[in-house]
Amino acid sequence: MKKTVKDARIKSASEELAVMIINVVAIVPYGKVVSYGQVAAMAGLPKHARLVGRVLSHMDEDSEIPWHRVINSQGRISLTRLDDHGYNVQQARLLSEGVAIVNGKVSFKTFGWTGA
DNA sequence: GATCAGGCTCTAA
DNA sequence: ATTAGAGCCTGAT
Repeated sequence: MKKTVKDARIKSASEELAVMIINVVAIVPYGKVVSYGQVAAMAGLPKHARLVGRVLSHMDEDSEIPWHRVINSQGRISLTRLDDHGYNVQQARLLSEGVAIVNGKVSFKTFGWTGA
C-alpha cells in the first residue's frame, strides 16, 4: 500500500486526506463497488464524499487504484457531465469485471461492498 | 426522477 | 488574507 501513495501524485488536495482515501479505494475487491460517501466514511472522513471524487479525478487511467469501482450513492457513474470518455472507460472496466450495469445503474444489493 | 439545501475542499482572482 | 464559483456528492423535499 505504499505504492498507492506514490502512485497518487495528487496535485494539491491535502495529500494526507488523499492518501487515506486512496488507501480505502485500493482495497475494494474485484467485481465490487462502493459509493463515494462510503469510501469517505471508511477513510474516516464522514462528509467528504465530494473530496473523494476530486481525488479520484486526479488519477490516471494507468493507476493501479481501482477508481472505477467507486460510483455515487445512486449506483450511477458520476461522470456524464462533460466527460463521455471517462464514463465509457469506467463502464467498460466494471463490465469487464462482471459488474452488471442495468439502465446505467449498478445494483448495490448485488455488487455493493460493505467494507472489510 | 428533478430540485433543493447542506456540507466541505479546491482554484482562481 | 478574503471572496466567489465550482465540483466524479448526499439525503431529503
